[in-house]
Amino acid sequence: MIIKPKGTVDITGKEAKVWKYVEEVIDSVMEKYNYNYIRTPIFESSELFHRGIGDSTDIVTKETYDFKDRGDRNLTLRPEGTAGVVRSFVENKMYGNANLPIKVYYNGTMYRYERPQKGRLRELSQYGVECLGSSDPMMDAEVISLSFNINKMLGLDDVVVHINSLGDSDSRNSYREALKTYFKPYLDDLCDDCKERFNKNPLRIIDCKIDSNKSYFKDAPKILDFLNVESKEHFDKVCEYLDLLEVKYVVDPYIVRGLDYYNHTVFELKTESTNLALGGGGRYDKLVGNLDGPETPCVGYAGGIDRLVELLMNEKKFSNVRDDIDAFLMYVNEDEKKYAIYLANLLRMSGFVVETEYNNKSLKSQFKRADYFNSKYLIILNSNDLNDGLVTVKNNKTKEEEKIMIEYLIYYFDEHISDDNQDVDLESYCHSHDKRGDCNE
RNA sequence: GCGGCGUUGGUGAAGUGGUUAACACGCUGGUUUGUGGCACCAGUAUGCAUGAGUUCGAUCCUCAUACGCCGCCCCA
Repeated sequence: MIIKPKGTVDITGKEAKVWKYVEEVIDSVMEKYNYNYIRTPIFESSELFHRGIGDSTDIVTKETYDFKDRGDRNLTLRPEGTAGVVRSFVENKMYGNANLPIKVYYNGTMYRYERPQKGRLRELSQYGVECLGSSDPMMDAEVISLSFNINKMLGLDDVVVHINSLGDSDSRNSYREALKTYFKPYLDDLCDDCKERFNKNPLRIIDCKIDSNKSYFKDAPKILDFLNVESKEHFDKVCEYLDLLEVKYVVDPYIVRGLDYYNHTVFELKTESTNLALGGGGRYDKLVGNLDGPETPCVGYAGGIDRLVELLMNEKKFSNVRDDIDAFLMYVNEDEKKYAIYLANLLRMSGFVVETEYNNKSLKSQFKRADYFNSKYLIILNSNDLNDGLVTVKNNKTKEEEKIMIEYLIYYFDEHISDDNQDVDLESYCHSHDKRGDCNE
């Protein structure tokens, strides 16, 4: 038996329906914010990720899927979405567009060569947004509130945004030095990992799981105290706008991003009660320049879809996902079967969700099958009745059944089945939050 | 990349170095030859992740491999 590769999953059944629902919500919200859908290749030149992310990090050295194609080209399966979008921005010279910022969103699979655990796959799905061409804190705030609102629209109201600022590179360098100065006397007391971090990535020391509850950690310097005037202003503005947008957030000085191209705002979305990471993002004003484009201020977000689906399944929050059908057509002999084929098609083309029997099973098992699909109505075909132009329609809830004319079938269903294939309803959300009068605070 | 634990039908699972691998759900058929969900009866793993080894004999012990889960590193 052939089995799926390590760290991959099959999404089927109910889970697949929830998955589709999540994507519909994402599409719908993105549309309202006027973000354009973008598709970039799943594999790119290895150099894109090596240069974009930074050649020395673990990420590149051991966690990407690298391969050579038959033309001896070095390719890499994308480990994240941003680099491809930025490459496209530069390659297609979108920076020449007078209408900056460019606002795009994506949704697709990413590949990371990691040891799989729960919520940690080798093939994972992410959606994300990128805004290229605005340095205004308003842009940061919009991206944060957009990501927050998608989760809210999905029914996750346990979400809180953790936000921090890394400042510009000056602020960050002075902070890094301050951290090293502060921890130097304690170096012998730190765990082995932190001793390594001290040289490689001092910012990571402050969120170490082993050391962080040691007494001297409380007084370690905080990055927010090292922001220069411009950086501080930017951060304050972002927070001010977030208040206006009614985003639930906390300032969290322990959020750091490993990569050098991040600056100013960084943020993560987490569930408040269980502290599960839903996604994260931030401002990356250096990346376009690193990838041979003109210096372009950008901000983005990426969130995991696997995790969202898992949460919704666990919390049974998929009331919008349909799990029933309108009618099941039952038959026994060949003449009836022909009617079943004909009527199934007719009903389906009239907009109803219809199932029937394909293995010539007994009537008894057809009833079971109809229940399995939660069929609202059962249409029982009987040769004698068909000769008189009649079919039996049984309401599977009330168990009432009646014989109706075949010609009347469509009208019968039009009358009895309410159109509850509801679209994602942004309007009701907006009305319940109609507090525009409060915006002057 | 490092460490720990796990893997038994379609599913949840019990179990033992020695004949027929429990129990439950599901599924199939029947009681009931065209109106179901209930009930009762019957059927449903020659096999216990894969490969090798130890043994008279292995699902059980040993080793390796694959996959899963948990932790570390890392987290784009």
